[in-house]
Amino acid sequence: MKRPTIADIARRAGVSKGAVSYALNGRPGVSEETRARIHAIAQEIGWRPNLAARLLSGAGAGAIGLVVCRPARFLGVEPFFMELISGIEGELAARSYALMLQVAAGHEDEIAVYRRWWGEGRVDGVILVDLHTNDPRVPVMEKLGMPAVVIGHPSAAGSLPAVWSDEAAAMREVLEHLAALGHRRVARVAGPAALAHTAIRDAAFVESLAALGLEEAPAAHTDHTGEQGARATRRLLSSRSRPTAIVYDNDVTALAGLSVAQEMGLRVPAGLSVVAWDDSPLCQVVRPPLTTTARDIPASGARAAQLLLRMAAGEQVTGVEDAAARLRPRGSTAPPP
Amino acid sequence: MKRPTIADIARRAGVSKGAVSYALNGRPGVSEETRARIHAIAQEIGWRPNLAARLLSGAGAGAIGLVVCRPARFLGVEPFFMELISGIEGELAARSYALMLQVAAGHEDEIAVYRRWWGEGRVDGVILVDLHTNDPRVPVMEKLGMPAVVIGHPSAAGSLPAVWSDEAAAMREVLEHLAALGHRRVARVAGPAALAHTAIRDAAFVESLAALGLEEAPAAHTDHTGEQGARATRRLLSSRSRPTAIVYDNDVTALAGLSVAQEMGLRVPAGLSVVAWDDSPLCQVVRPPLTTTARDIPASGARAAQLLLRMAAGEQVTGVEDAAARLRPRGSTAPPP
DNA sequence: GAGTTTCACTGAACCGGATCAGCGGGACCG
DNA sequence: CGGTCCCGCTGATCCGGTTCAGTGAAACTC
Repeated sequence: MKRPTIADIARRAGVSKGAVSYALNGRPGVSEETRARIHAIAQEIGWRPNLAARLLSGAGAGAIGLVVCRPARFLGVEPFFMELISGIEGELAARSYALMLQVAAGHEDEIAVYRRWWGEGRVDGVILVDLHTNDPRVPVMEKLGMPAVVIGHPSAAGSLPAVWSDEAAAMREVLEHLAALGHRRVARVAGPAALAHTAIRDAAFVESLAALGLEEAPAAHTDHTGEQGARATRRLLSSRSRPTAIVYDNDVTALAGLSVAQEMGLRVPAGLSVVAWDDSPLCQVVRPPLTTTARDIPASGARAAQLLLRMAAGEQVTGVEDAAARLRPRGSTAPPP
Repeated sequence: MKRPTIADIARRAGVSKGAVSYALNGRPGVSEETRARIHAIAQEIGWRPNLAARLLSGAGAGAIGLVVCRPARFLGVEPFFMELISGIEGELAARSYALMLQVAAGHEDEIAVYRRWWGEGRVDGVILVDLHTNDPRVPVMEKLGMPAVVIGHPSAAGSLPAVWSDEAAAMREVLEHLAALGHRRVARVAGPAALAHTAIRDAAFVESLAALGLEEAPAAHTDHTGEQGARATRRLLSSRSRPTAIVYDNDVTALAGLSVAQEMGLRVPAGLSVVAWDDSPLCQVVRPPLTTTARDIPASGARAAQLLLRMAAGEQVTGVEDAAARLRPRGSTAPPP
């Protein structure tokens, strides 16, 4: 029942613990013959290195952490995280690294989790997501000297390496698409204003409107939930200067907006064009299928994990820019009425 | 930069390592005065117990594991996991336990992960989800002696404790609702036939149809994705004996089905009633909002985590039955045309 | 053939806590 | 006033790996 240790292997093989350690770690100092014998015995008795012992002797934790800081209720609908996680996992699994996941209620809790993980030696580093402008997590990571990679624009990442894509370019592409269709009055239903990427898209939206000669329009900020997406859409569509197209910041709000429009008797895309953000199967499942921007989220996750592992290994790393999201035109955009 | 150890505290306090250990763990053997002094020093220099050292001295890993075995692409849309995870987390966070997450490609990979985790002492136990009938994971857990809790019906859980809800009752309630509305021809778009809960719902579906005097109908099995949901729906709606209501096994297939129906010119609920399974924000966002069964998934996760922790502590535990899912009637069900 | 190098391996220290036997000293008892 | 008990603490050992200095023997060198 007790788990076998290298001492058991050493006894069986008639050698010392040290020799077993060398043999199993592929280091020089043992003959090929002995090495093979030790490997055979290890295999036979089902030996696995005890993580704690290895850790104690200075090895890394063999795990990285991800803290998700959103209300649970909303988490579920957001495909982003699961896609990100599956991308991260792909990179980790190959090296037998593990992923620690924790859901936190706010930035303070999140920081407390990092401190604990780091203090206990439970993780070798963490991936930060959903950065705010002036995010308090960044200086904490820098001060702790804890390896961390940011998924998001470098402008919010301080000295931490970032994995990002050009959101401004994607926004420009969306508006060019709408302008080409003939839209002049385009509205935007955005995510939380505090998020760094919301601010970036806000700016790009305003800038691109101007560049394309479209009417000025403010962004309506939401918490990314269907309810607020619906409410914002209702307000926009009831206003005097009703937009002919709305650009949403995620798929859930876009879906909610689509429903509201249809409920108000507006046909999509004939009466209103809708653009979602970050393609997900949801966008293809509804009628009409939603025009969205699409990018490879798992790839970003994989890249971030890769950087983090190199960083944890002591390497000096710099951020990388992923391909920008591309517009994926579907049935929800058409010329204005 | 180096993390402080109890030896550092001992030196500062002018006592031995042993005394510090006693003091910090609230065990007798030190005076209250010394204890307070040691605590103050620990606080001051930011000491945290090193996980590895504690582990090596026989303590638990302070973590539990969850392996998710579904294709990544689909994972994202399924709110189930994130809800489950947030429930588990709630229970863990209070005790400073951590959650290890891994995405696996199949049962063999999944079992390999369990073996590794257990062999390395990385987790104190695991939660199993998506049980198949005759699931290979169950005997492995039993043989390893690894604490494990199943989320699903006990009939598939072998000797492992299960957290389950009465799916048959929920199915009955759904069909009673449809029968009461006047439906006689009800179809079912199910999940993968290999899943234990699919089989249970299949049986309950057939049984309840008979009990209510509705027409016999087979279940169309899918892989839970929108595509297959759409295809199954299209086939059903094109058949000679077109059903007046369809019961889906999850929200994504229901959503896809809804779109297909609308595309084929069928009004929902006037021309076709649609029932989804496991309520999620998605169901409320679309038009019409979907009638679904709803249950408290985070609560199940929390309960499973609770059981697992007790089990890992050596307690003998038995499974618990959660409240059955309740029907939540919304706009997608109405009397048949 | 003596000296040097290389090889294969041993023994012990080490990581950071937990735990236990033991010890000095004060309090209490008879 | 001597004996016993308990409190508060020390010092050592243990957990299971890693690592390093050292060792004995064989191989090589001149």
